[in-house]
Amino acid sequence: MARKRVTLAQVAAEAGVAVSTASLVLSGRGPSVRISAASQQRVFETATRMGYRPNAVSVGLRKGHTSTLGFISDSVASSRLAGEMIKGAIEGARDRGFMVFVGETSGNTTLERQLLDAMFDRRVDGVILASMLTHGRELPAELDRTPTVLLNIAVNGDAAMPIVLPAEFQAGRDAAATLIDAGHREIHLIGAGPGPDDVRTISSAANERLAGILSVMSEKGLTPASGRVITQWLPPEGYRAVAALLKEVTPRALICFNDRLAMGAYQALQEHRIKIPDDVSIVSFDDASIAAWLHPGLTTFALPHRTMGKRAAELLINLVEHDRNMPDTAPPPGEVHLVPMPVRTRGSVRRVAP
Amino acid sequence: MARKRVTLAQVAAEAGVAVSTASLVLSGRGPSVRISAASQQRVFETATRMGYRPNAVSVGLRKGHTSTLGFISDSVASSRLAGEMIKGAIEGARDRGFMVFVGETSGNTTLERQLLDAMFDRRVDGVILASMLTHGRELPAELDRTPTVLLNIAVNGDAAMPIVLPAEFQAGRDAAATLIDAGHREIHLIGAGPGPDDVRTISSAANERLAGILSVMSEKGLTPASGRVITQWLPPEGYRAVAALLKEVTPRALICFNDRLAMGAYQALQEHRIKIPDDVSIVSFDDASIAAWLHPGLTTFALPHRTMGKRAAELLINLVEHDRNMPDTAPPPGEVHLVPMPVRTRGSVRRVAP
DNA sequence: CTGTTAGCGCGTTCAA
DNA sequence: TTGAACGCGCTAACAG
Repeated sequence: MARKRVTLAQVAAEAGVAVSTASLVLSGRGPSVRISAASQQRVFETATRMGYRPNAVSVGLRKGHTSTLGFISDSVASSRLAGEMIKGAIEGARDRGFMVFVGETSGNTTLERQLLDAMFDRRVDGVILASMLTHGRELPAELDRTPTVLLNIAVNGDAAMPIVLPAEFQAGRDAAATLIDAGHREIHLIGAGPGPDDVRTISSAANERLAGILSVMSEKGLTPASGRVITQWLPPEGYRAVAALLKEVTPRALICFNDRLAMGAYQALQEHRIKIPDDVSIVSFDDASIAAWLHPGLTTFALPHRTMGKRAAELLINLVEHDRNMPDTAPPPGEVHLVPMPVRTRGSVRRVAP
Repeated sequence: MARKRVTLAQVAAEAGVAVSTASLVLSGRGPSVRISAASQQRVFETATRMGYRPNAVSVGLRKGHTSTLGFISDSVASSRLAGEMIKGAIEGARDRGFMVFVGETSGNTTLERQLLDAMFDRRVDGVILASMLTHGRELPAELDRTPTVLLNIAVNGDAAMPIVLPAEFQAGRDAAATLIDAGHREIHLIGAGPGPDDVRTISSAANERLAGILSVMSEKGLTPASGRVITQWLPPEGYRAVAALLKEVTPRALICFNDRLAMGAYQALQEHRIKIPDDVSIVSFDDASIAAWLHPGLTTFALPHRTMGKRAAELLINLVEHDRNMPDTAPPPGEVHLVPMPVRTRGSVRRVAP
């Protein structure tokens, strides 16, 4: 039960000083209030000898803040991603001395309210609201009065708080550029396209990836050789789309809109004895675990979930410390922070003569 | 900032009673101390009208417990699994009114100490220690004095605390039985075997799965047709092992020791134009995400991470409440709780004539 | 330079 | 039946 924690009063008594003196010394403000070196020494020594650690609950009550963050995600399925965001957030928080409460709503609004209540009851200093779906949503009203960061959530209209999102548009550009730089000019799209409005999904990822791809291509005077709109981005759909494509042409370059589609593409290609990357180059998005397991490894642009989580924690703590230091000043306005999607270069792209 | 929380004192003042009265009423002990119905009514009404919620920090300071748990995992890679355990734990905790601090050590012992300190500073009522590796380890000493549950950690020798593990042995039995019940008698093992000591991995999963498989087979008077010891359970290794096997025989039934090996097996089989499940049946373990994506879907025995996490939280809260209610009594002894690994029946097994 | 005092918000005696 | 007073452990005024 660990009831045996020593209190500041015990340390003070043992060191023969008043509690306030001990408090001053241990909070590092000893020198600035010019406490005698002897006292300081004595307090420090007995504190470490007795294994003193301040009771954070008491400090929280006294100071009104707890060095604690709340993390709420609606993660339904794709849990690996949520896990990475959480870990990133925890890591970022820990680097600045914060702990984090984690909660999950499964998309249930009632549950979300309850979680927020439970967190506010425990006086968290701020909240990270994370989603796996990225599309717009309404925000609970209490959050207006609390430091908040949105993680992987695109809101409709302006938000008053920082938002962290993956740089999908830029990743689309990078994906297309990778293929073009390798000499490819006929690029087939699996998942969306070929036109800018050929998208059938609520996720903004599809739109932005497509827009990025098209922007680079048009800069080079290119348009997609073909495109397949797919609603469910899963291996069987990728398989079917590529199998259908193969009845018309033998592609040399594919952009799959995510790794699961790419997995299906691999299957279709392998059945046709088409070699990756010798016969066809493939790039994709997400860096799901299969991307590394496929043969050859899939070159893909990674969703930087961990980095995003970490960034969110950092932004939130900045906010918290801002209005801890200057409670009157308005907090800095909410900006959108785009986290780059780094390429994972594996073996699925080969340079060709143009 | 949310500084606008109403306090018990404010509610009492507004209702025209003393704080202690309000406290009594709101903690549900009004009737038992026979507070006038009028007062009760008034307190309740103003409390809800003002949106009163008790300050959990203050309650924690006063009562010495915080309805808060700590969850520490060493999760290095396989983060999906860790994520599921965490979610299970959070869910189990929430069902009983607890929140949970999550921490991650990356296997770093110093970090583990720091996290435990940070959690104890915040006066968590108990700790779940989770690992992704399942093999034995030393435990930090403080945990002796704190309610603790071990999650997916096998300790050497007896532990004084509850331990939650997947029922690997039983899953091994179930896997073999699945194939045998479908009429198979020649079963090839990919990952370990054929002998009981043919295991080359630190994880106890391999040992127990193998032991389970062998126990069922020997009950039926069978032994494995072959076995391949593999250190790294990844698709390329599975591919190689099955490719090698195919040079010797054409197998009718395979047990892969995890889904990634099975994925490699699929690749090798497909290259040889061997149909699953018509020509060969496959069962596996883990229920990784690829198991559902493979063609045909892979029948596999799922690691019940979410359930395990939930169970751990429940056991921990039992412990916490035990010594909250009877602080003198010794806590119940630590037992090992085996959580069944449920089968996910997909399309990779076909019945054959014996 | 150091000690005394007063709460932070709440639960719990103990009197009235 | 209710209210006043105390203390959980700590920090921040204010004296001394």
